[in-house]
Amino acid sequence: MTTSTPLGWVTALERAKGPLGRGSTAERVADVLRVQVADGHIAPGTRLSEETVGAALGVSRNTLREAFRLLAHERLLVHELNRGVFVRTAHADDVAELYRLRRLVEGAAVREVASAPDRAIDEIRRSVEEGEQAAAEQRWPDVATADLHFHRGIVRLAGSPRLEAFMDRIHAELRLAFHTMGDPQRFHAPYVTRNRELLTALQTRDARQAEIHLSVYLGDSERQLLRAFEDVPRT
Amino acid sequence: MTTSTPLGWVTALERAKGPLGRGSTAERVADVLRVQVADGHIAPGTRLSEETVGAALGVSRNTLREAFRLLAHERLLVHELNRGVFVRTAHADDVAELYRLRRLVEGAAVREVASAPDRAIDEIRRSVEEGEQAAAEQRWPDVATADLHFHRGIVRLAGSPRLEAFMDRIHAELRLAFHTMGDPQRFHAPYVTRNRELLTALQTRDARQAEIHLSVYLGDSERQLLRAFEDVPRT
DNA sequence: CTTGATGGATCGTTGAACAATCCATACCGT
DNA sequence: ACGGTATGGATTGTTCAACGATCCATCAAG
Repeated sequence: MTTSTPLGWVTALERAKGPLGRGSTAERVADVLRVQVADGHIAPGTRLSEETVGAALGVSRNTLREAFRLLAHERLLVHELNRGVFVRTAHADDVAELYRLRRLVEGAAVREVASAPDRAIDEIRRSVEEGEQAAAEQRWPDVATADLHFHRGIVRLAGSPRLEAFMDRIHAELRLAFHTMGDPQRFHAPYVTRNRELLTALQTRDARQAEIHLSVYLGDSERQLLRAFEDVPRT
Repeated sequence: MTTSTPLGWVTALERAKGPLGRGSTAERVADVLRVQVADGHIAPGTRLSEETVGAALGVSRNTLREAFRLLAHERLLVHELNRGVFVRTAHADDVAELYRLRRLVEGAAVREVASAPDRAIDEIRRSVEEGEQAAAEQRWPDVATADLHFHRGIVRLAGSPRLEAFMDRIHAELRLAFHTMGDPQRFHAPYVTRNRELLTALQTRDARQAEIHLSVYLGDSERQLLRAFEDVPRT
């Protein structure tokens, strides 16, 4: 046994134990449903029957309902009394608000770049490279998730785990909006180079320039998505 | 029957039915627990036994667990696997983050005052008067809630219900931190006049001035709370 | 003082049960 | 044909009882 680092290996254990003694069944069920919904494998508007899903995942109705409560609170699912839970379908109003929110929060986060640690910017750089790599190999789903990581990195500049968790949910809801529109994922390809530009602004701690890039990015992205909503004006 | 306003009474019904045919039992349970906890009637750190609370509210354990999941997701309760749920106890770290968050979000919201409707500012004015009235009559708990309404009004300037809901939870969590410190509620009294100052800045759409007032307010409030944490350095 | 064993209390999860609600269908009178 | 209404099946809302798993305080032993 290496008794070398009296404090080192203990904290290492603490870090490792995270993924180990994971959560309750309800939380694990919520986890798998969350990715299925966020990845668009379950179409928006789909009703999730307690019996069907419960049987599919091998859990009881009660446990499943706890998981549903979680996801409904995250706004990925919509809970209608006595009718069941549905995968949320976004509307044009939602898109407008989601982007207003992103402008406000991500804009404010970018402004904090001056007081952000280098590590945070490194993380953003990594997500940019991740996206460039994926784009070069035309792995577009990966481009989309890299874009997600990029914006999570931006939010992280604010240094608030709570805000991070909140914006994760906002970004997830936005993904839902894309899926509602049958999102051709190479949609996100053009933004790879933009992210690189924003990154260089951040690396030089030029908050002003970064904010401009971000504003343009969000404006274009919103326009693009809203145009899709005009073409397919679902209820 | 007044058939007078052909559209009015219909929408009036819609509004009225809201508080009427309310949500599921789990949601109603969550509602009552939420106010009990947020008002500090259940001390931070208290364990909420499923059996005890279930009996007290006359609901089954399963339904109660759904409610717990809701409140845990709102961070009012902490869910520890196989140990139960507890009223959250705030730590100094939390306080620091909560204020960083408020500076970021409320600051950004204040900057939006230019594009905010008059109605939004009226609402803020009302909360200020509400606080002044309560302070004059030394109803300090009401002063505290008026202060809460004030800041909710500020957040509302951003025009995003999602952000509003999020910040409501943040403010609730902060209240928890105050309660953790045995909050003498007249704590909030000095801020009544500050809110008035901030309001006049908003009324003249002077975002710059308003942001300064807000920044000072939050700085002082944070210092005050953190000082309390030094005196009572609980685990 | 640490280690290990014991037992009780509480949580986690399940399955069954029943009432309440919704929804599609069929029925009815005009 | 059409609007309103009954009917019945399917699904949700909620409760209850049960059992294994886990935690925790206690106590005994080293």
